[in-house]
Amino acid sequence: MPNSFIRRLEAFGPLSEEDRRSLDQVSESTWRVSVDHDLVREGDRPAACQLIMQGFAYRHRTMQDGRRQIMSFKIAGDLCDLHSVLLSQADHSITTLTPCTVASIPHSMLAEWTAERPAIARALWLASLVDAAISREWIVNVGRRTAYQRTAHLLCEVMQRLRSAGLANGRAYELPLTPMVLADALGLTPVHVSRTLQWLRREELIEFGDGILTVQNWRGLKRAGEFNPAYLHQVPVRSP
Amino acid sequence: MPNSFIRRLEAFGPLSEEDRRSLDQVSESTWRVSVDHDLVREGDRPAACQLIMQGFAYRHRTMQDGRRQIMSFKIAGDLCDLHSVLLSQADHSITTLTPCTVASIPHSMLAEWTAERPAIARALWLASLVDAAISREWIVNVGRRTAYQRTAHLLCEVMQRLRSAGLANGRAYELPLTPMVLADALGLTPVHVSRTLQWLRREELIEFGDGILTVQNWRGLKRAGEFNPAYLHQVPVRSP
DNA sequence: CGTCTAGTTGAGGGTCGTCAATAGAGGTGG
DNA sequence: CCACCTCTATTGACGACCCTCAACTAGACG
Repeated sequence: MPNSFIRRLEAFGPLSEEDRRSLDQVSESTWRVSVDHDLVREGDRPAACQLIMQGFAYRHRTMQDGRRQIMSFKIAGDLCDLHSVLLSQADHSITTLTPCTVASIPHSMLAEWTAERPAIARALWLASLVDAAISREWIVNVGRRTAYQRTAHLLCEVMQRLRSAGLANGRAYELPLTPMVLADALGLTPVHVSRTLQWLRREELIEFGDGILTVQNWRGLKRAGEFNPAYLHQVPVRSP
Repeated sequence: MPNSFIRRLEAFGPLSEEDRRSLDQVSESTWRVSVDHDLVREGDRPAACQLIMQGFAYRHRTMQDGRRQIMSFKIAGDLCDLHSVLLSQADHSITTLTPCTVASIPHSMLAEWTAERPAIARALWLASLVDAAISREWIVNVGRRTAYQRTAHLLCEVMQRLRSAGLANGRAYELPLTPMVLADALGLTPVHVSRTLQWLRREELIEFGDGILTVQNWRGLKRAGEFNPAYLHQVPVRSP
């Protein structure tokens, strides 16, 4: 199974054979973590960045009263917290959504890459810029779209990211998003997410259950979410 | 008048005299722009980054039906769109909120700094990481806080940033935020923002009008907004 | 088989949006 | 100088969207 990190970074520009070998070091120190495991906890001062090789995770913060907001989803190939290299204290937590294969990349190795491997540095920088662009898009999503639009938009985004990462090809694919998790990502309640999903099902845009999402009408789903993938800054990908 | 850009970057770490001289080049090519001027327009492919030397601007996107979401406010010393160095196409617009003094920094100069001036590169990187942290905080703000909390939180954030940039010292300072602008930043309507501001006034937390914000009760405002400045990753600043 | 958690659905309520009216500031022209 | 226009802030009335509470169901697990 190929290194999903390398594949991700290569999407941002060509890497030399030596670059790839250097990146492949990370696959030597991976381990499995179970679901609901905190990779980073708010307040931590980690000495390494966490890389998702396989599985899903999410970045989130919990408030005093227990309400929670998810700020992003992380999929295979995503470096979770590159910012920890310079920002000493984590201002949020990162938790696994499924069992994951994770690699821990010491800050020293990232420093070495940024100093001596410009192609890698560039790709890492680009990845973090896309990350920031996604955050901005979420502000728009939560701030200005209805529950129906919001939900459709999020599903479009995740689907698009999975496809361009080579993790989804057809119309049906594994997506471990429950109404509870979606609610925390969309700024809604699980109850209302459930209703909204029913609506999307009634309109025959999606089938969704047991962690399997089937998009029945991609164009319709995009329209429902006013989804414009420009902010993902990817090379164009065929629609299924 | 000192270069607000240099002062901002120095907050992230010491710069050599030569670094400062190099940065000060930007002050040679500044110009004034009027209020409501687009520094960047969605879809642009700029060859330079825009730096706010003086004044206020905001990053935003307008949707088909005209609804608008502001994603961040930019104050003196902020580099608006560092990401344009690598992301060719702008996925949002940046517009002045007041008349501004702006410097245009060619991508080539940024490339030079990142290649040859590690202290500057580090400071720029840090600035962009704080920027991303603010975006994430806005997701939480819009997603999980009530109008009252949201408004208080935003005022706290802007006040804190202005203070740590040395742009506000006392309790009263210039802040050109109208209910309309606040609404677009908070995911609310101007009508409801107006109501919410009245509430904050009634509680004697703030006085606000004609572009002047006076914080009467900083502690109370922080409590109202559940404001925890950790995400700004600044060295601690005295409260007034 | 009982318990627990999560998904779903319904009923009712609250926050915030929409619509409308008023007032005030700023600009323009007679 | 004042009429006139425009734009925005504010306030009230009403309505919609989404939340809360509750009940029911289904699946996981001991």
